[in-house]
Amino acid sequence: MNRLTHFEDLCRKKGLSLTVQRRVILQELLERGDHPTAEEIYEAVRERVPGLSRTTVYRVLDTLVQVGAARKLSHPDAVVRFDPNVERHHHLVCQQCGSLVDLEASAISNVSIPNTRKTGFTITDYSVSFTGICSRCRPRKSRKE
Amino acid sequence: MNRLTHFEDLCRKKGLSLTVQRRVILQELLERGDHPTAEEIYEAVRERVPGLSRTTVYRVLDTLVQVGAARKLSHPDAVVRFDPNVERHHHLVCQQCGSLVDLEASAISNVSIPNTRKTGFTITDYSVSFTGICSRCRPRKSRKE
DNA sequence: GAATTAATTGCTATTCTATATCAAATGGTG
DNA sequence: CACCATTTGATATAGAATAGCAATTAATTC
Repeated sequence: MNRLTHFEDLCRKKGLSLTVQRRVILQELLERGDHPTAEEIYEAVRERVPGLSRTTVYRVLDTLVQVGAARKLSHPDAVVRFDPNVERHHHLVCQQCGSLVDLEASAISNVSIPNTRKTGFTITDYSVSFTGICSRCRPRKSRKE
Repeated sequence: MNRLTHFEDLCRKKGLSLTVQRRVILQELLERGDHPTAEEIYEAVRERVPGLSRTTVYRVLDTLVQVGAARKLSHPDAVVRFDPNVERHHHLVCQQCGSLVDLEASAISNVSIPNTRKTGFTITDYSVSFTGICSRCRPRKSRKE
């Protein structure tokens, strides 16, 4: 089923209003392949929703996370990024420029779940962050430079 | 070799001054077992260094990351956290309260490195973030509550 | 150990990210 | 279409981080 439709069902179930803003912001998040900040979403969506306020974007994105339609990303930056992919998957993070791209879970074999009985921590999922250098940041090998 | 001494050697090699601030801030970071923000470091260290400024704490922490004496943490929050552990290790992150604790690399078996030749991304390391609920956030089972 | 020079710090102002508050607007429901 | 709860937008504000520049400090040379 369509992600947007699924979200609308979720909202009805939870008694959340189906506002234009929520629909448009989720749609934008689903359409792009990256992991935008609230500000980036705001810039991308503001012309489609007259009078849209930044505050609403922040709030809607939080709502999306709450209902499980998106996730906050872990990234060594001082800005929250959002990821519409809520399935298990992993990331390639460039140490140089901070760019972040997805890696399907199938790209690696399953990770062994550690025993955390002693600490009382209940593990429900995991995500691997592979660090390194992306193609754009890597010094070119070509002799003609 | 002592981490602090090693850092001092690194500074000499790179032509960086061995300032009181750099030494004290690194020492504080090494002594505590958590993953503090710049602000937390500032609060902890300010009485030991008269007239210390926040700006310096931010700058020194960045320097520590640059020379490889610390790392910026990936955490789904809007604040940068610093980790003095630069060896491969993993994290338990509580979805509820955001608390983050270390997990030695030996706690899990090696993760298979995916083939990223097509994308041109060169992987140098990885870190697994296990998400779930920490003991403090998990609803108690005890009937007496 | 004093003088010189380059790096670093502290101060102030400022930018950027995010949240609080509350009246106005909108969505859901009968 | 009228009602009520929810959500939004505007404004103000908090909090995190950086920029610019003068004053200070560390390293170097004599």
